Amino acid sequence: MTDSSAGNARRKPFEIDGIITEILSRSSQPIGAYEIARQARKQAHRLSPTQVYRCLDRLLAAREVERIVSINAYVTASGHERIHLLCKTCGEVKSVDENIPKEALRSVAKSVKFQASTTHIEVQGQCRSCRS
Amino acid sequence: MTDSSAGNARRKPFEIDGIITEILSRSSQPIGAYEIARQARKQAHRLSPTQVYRCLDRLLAAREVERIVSINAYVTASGHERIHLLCKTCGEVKSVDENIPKEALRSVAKSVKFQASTTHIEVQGQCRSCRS
DNA sequence: CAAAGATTGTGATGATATATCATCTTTAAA
DNA sequence: TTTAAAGATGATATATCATCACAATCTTTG
Repeated sequence: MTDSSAGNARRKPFEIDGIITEILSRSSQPIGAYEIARQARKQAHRLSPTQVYRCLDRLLAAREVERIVSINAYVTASGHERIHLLCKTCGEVKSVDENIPKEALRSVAKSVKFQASTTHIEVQGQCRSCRS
Repeated sequence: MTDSSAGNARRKPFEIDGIITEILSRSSQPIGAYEIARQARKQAHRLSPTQVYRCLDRLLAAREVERIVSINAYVTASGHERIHLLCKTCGEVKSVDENIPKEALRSVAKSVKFQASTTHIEVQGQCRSCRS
């Protein structure tokens, strides 16, 4: 009865989440939603943009994924919001977890009675290797 | 000499810059590039996306305009990069010029020998009025 | 004037994100 | 068990954001 082989091969709830987190964790750099779909396709998982974004929304809410807003790309996260340094020359992104700027930012939000839920701290410039 | 579209009303150099800065300064909130084009259209200025983006690039480089990366929108600037607080409830954006988080961020960049050119500090959450 | 270079205008295209609708599964109530 | 409601899924279409390519026009300069 619950054979599930009737009509479309439908996935279990949240099965896609695992597929996407795996793709993201294998990537050393942030990747876009459509690139995620392409990577999934290589593993024989056809995902529409809607499916990818729905999943990303869940993962973002759970802080398992972080969005690099200045380049519309996504990386794995681990609860903490990091500071992202994006090199315009080589394209590499270095993410660090530094408390002082975040604390200062929290303090600023508090001073204007703004309740923060998500923060984005991103820096564009040139990395160490590309400078020399 | 291929085409015969010789009736183009051509603008003076950088005339569009003024049109766009005026539109942005009249708007109390960040607006997107296509919305800028629509506003310009109301003033009898037909601007293509290319024209708007070209102009925005110049204004961004001159720091006369700032880009809110998390919502792909633009606001007038005044040299300094500000911290943007975006209310998810009412959509209002409050921009503040606070030095402490920016200094802390500069220090982080320096510690990893990263030369920063542009920074984006954005906070999403709920503003004071929407909280109460 | 003529060449060179910058700026503009336009259409096409690429890239990112959402809307909509139909189907299926789970859950819980009747 | 039957049924209805809620939530998750799959697929197509569309909206939104951004860039590219190329020709036409203007400005500068020799």
